[in-house]
Amino acid sequence: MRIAELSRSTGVPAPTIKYYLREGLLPPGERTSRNQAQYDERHVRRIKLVRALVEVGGLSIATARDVLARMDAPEHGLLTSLGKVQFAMSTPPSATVEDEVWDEAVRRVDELIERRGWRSVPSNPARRTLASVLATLQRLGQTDKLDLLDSYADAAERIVDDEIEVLLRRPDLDSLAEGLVVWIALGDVMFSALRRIAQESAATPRVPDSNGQAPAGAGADAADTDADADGDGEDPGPEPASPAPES
Amino acid sequence: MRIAELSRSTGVPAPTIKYYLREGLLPPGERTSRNQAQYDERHVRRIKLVRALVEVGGLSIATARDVLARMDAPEHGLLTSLGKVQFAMSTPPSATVEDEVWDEAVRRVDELIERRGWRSVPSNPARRTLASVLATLQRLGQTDKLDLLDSYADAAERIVDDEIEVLLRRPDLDSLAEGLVVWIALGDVMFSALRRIAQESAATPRVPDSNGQAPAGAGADAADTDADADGDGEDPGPEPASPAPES
DNA sequence: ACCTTATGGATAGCGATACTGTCCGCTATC
DNA sequence: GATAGCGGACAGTATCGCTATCCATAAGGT
Repeated sequence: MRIAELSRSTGVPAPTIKYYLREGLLPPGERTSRNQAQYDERHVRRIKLVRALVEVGGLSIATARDVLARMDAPEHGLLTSLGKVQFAMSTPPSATVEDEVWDEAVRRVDELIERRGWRSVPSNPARRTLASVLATLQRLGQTDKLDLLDSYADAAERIVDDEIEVLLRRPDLDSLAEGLVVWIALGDVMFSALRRIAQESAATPRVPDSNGQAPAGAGADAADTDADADGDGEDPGPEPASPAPES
Repeated sequence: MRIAELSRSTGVPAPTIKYYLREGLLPPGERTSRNQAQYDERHVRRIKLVRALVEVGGLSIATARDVLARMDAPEHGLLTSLGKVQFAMSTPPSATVEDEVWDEAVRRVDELIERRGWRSVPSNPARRTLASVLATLQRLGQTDKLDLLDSYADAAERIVDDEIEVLLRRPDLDSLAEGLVVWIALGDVMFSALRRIAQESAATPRVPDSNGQAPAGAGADAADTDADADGDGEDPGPEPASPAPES
């Protein structure tokens, strides 16, 4: 298999595949001569994985490279690699103002982790991320939202239990590593989408199905989201998609 | 208040504030003469909000502009605006291969929504996002992960109930709109961080605290994540655990 | 054997994003 | 009246994720 077929069977343009090779996201093919190489099914699979991480999971090329490098290293135990992959995946807040609010946020995170008996090393970037969210909420005066921390933590705990269970159903360890990567990356997106739908549902007033039309808690239409990216964005949608029931 | 003080009290460089003004993220100040304008506390607040959405929430400038425009329009009811904001916030997958796998994913999403009795309009971009995640899982052969859908949906439902409850505790409606925006944007980040910490905890083997050192389910350290972005990423981190906090 | 097409590798360019820097005429303030 | 700062316009910069071009070489049909 050469690059053209690789492109055909993945739908990814050949120049992009070359780019992935350059960037180390894709191992080089087996060279059969000075300027010829053989690729196989593993390359096809890898390209699909890269696209999933980048397009669906929203990872940057550099992050995807790191994550895949970690995945490829088989040295460490099954669950240990979760940490490695996670660390490579997270993009911690670049710079944080180290003031009093920040310190309190960090303290709050530490307390939460201890309160729940979670085993977590202090260097886990997610802890910094969480602290920066808490600090931001504090600085915006949205302190009431902090009450939700434990509610979220409950949900996270429950979800993770199920995740681990499903993950361990895998017999072979290679596919476990890949499953892990896919899962960490896509799980966030999946949950966030579900949460949004659940939010819409909760915000939409109940109607005792006497009315055929949708209750429409959401007034804009899907096309609008893209369309506004170019224009001036001054006019927030004159579209009459599904006018508000209560306005 | 003029631009310099606006910059001082928010920590955002003056040229960036000018940029935000140009892009319509920030309403223009009240002009007192041909080239002089007055800003006030509302501008300070808005700039902080913009930074929260962009830096912590990860929104693009264009998306933040749309979201804020929606927030500013007070025409629609409290909960209706949730939909508007949500729609503006989501970046649906650009292009999707409309094949058999895709159709099945869409069907699965529809079924889920019906099964749970969720009230959701079909144009909600989160539905497309969710479908694309499911389709991707299918195409990668990670079909076992689809079992988690309901587990996630349960968690999402529970979380949203609590969110709504906290949101409605607000007496005034203006701060509700802002709270909504902050919350939709930061909630994802916050939950994802919590999930990562919970994952680390679940993956870290229990030790009956006979040992002083951390069990370390995660082998890399925080600094490594940035550092690897430039180099080859072959060597997963020989650095010691807690590097000096940069100034 | 010949000739068209494709390949791998290197390097340069492109379009979008989020700023950043510079300039300029004007204004506020000392 | 000097001078520092202002608002506004516009050009420039850095990064990201490709995309395009070029080249010597190799594959494959005739």
